[in-house]
Amino acid sequence: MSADSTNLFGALFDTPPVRQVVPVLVPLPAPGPYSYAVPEGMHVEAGSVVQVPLGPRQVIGVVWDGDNDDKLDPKKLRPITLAFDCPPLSAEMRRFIEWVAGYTLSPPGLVARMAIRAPAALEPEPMIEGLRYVGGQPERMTPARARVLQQVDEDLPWTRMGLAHAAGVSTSVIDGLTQQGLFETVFLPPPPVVAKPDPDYTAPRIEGPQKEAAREIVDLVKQGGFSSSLIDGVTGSGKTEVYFEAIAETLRQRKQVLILLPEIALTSSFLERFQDRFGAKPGEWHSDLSPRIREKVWRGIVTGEVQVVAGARSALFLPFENLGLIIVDEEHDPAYKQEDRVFYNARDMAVVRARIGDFPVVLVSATPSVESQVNAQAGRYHLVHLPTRFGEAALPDLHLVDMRRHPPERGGFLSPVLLRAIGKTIERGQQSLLFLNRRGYAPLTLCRVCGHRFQCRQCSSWLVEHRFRNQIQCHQCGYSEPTPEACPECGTFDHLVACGPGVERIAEEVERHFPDARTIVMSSDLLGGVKRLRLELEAIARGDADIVIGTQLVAKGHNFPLMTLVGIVDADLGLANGDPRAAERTFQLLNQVTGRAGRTGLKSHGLLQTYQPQHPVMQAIVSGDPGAFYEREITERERAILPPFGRLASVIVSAETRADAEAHARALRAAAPPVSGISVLGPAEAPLALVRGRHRFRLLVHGRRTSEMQDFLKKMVSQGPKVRGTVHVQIDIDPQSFL
DNA sequence: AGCACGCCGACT
DNA sequence: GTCGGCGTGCTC
Repeated sequence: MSADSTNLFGALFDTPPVRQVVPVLVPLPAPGPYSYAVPEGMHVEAGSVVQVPLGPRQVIGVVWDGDNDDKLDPKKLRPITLAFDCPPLSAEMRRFIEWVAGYTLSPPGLVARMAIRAPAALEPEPMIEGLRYVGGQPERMTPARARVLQQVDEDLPWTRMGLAHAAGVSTSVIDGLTQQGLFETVFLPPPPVVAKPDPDYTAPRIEGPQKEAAREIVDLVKQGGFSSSLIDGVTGSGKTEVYFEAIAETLRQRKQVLILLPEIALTSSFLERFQDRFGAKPGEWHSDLSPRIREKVWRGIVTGEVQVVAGARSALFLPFENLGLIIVDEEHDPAYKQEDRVFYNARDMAVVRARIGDFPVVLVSATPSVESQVNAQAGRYHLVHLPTRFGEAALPDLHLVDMRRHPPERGGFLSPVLLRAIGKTIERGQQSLLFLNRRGYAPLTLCRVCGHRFQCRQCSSWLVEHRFRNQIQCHQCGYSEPTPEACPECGTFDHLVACGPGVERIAEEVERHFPDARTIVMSSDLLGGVKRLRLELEAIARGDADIVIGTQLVAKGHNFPLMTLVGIVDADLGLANGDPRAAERTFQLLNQVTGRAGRTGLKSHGLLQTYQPQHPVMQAIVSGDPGAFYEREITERERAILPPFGRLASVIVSAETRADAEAHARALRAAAPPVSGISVLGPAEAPLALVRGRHRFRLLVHGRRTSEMQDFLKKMVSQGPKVRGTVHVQIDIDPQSFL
């Protein structure tokens, strides 16, 4: 029954009107919605976005479905302050929020909050004032007035400023003409944030195997309804062009499209690529959008005016008016995982959203995650394989360098094989990239006399020497101090010894061997920040360097046309760091780095220095076949995350000490839960939490049956053992339970 | 999540 | 004697 009929009823029979009571999800970690009274004359329905009093403040909430808590006296309920003039969240959106809350064991109010994150956008944007020429001539013609009249016609309205600018006059000329009745004021809808993309702006740029792939995906879009696909194709195989065709088809159906990207991939180059194909940029959604733009984009999405959104993971919770397709590009990227407040993996939740909304979802990667690979193999995801690079781009020839057979000289880290290859590349006038995912000079510094190791006083990890800036730094929490000349333990001078390589040390070695080569070190802590970084990248692309030595950041984006040699200094690095995904991550990272070479057709090579040439990851990389990695013998730890064998949940315990985390783990084991294993990972494995100055230890919980696991974890969160700190739960499994 | 209330250390 | 640390509890 609507509010109006209730009131009418009350008026007719002269009884006090029944106060309507509705449940409202408020942004609190409460288990369910709170009840509020609806003031007379206000209309709300399930999904309405409202402002309600909560304690001393006003918050934004969403009117929810279901019954109210009837233990509360309706007379004592506080009234809704305001119903925003924006479309209510759809039933689908509400179902999605409920599902995510249940699955991630998060309070629904906090999940709902992610959907209405642009509070100022909740009121419609004000119309802008325009001037329309109604005809006639001014009392006295002047040159300035003539210029204005030359610009206008009777159909198209102008803004006051815009017209003044176009006519080259000041606004007072316009005001004068308006006063004489030559213009009338009209109200114009605010201009859209982005232009409408046109599916037929340019022809599809697909050829060869891409055509078949695009047809498969487009057919799924045409067919309508839910489907989930995985496009698996090497770097440069044209994955983007293929999914652009699915986007074009969805646009023709007048439905909205969401392209999820890891934040780092949301670059202008992606947006331009999109614009080249569709004639307009997509709407953007990421964390450092200005509030003004954020508002406009949000409103455009809610009204359906913005048809394509390219966004980071948070874009998944935007209340689209008519969403018809989700693309998850770089689906393996760990940035899709939010480990804060609501713990979720946007890639998995995208599949859920598509299932609930009954439309297709397409995951895309050159190095699919283990889960997606398994889902594709099991037939749950439709697999689209793009095996080769197309056009002039050729994949580099990859070889392993067995470091036991080709050891580097004493004190060095580059094998003779790699050094020779660098030399030849320089002779050809081409560039080499040496990749080592380690900043600084050396990962560990110790005193040769007393064995003292430099340790961070805040978080117990080793301090890393940075010779270029003469500092020792903690790479976990950012702590730094000047490099001491004497050992702080025994006072001996000049006896500090560096252990292991960092990029700075490799640079030193390279300069020793190639004193005349132009060498650049690229690392995220480079002095000069983003600006200098961009300049250096451009310089490299121009050919102003012979050897580039870089950490992870050289793996992303950017094309270097002259780069024909990639040397991986330590391919084994990262294979044994305690993370159950170590092998997978290494495979993905090294694939990305070697993919940097050969992008413009020059014959190129990759050399991977390794002590474990027989390792499945190494074999998979050189054979260029991810299958070699995925189909290998699976380790016990990995088995737990593979859907057919079991499930994994990672439980984050924030505790000051390892002892607290271990106490928690003990209590969990004692509770005889439906889990097969619990292990404690130290703060080094949870660097994100450490940055915020708090030691967070992570418990990995392995188990099998989802519902039982869910119940167990739910219980653990609500009445778990008492330890210092908070317990968060992240179910880190694939979302197959609803497929 | 915010925000208030409330109980123990270093200062005007 | 106060200011202020953050531990605990509450919000329809």
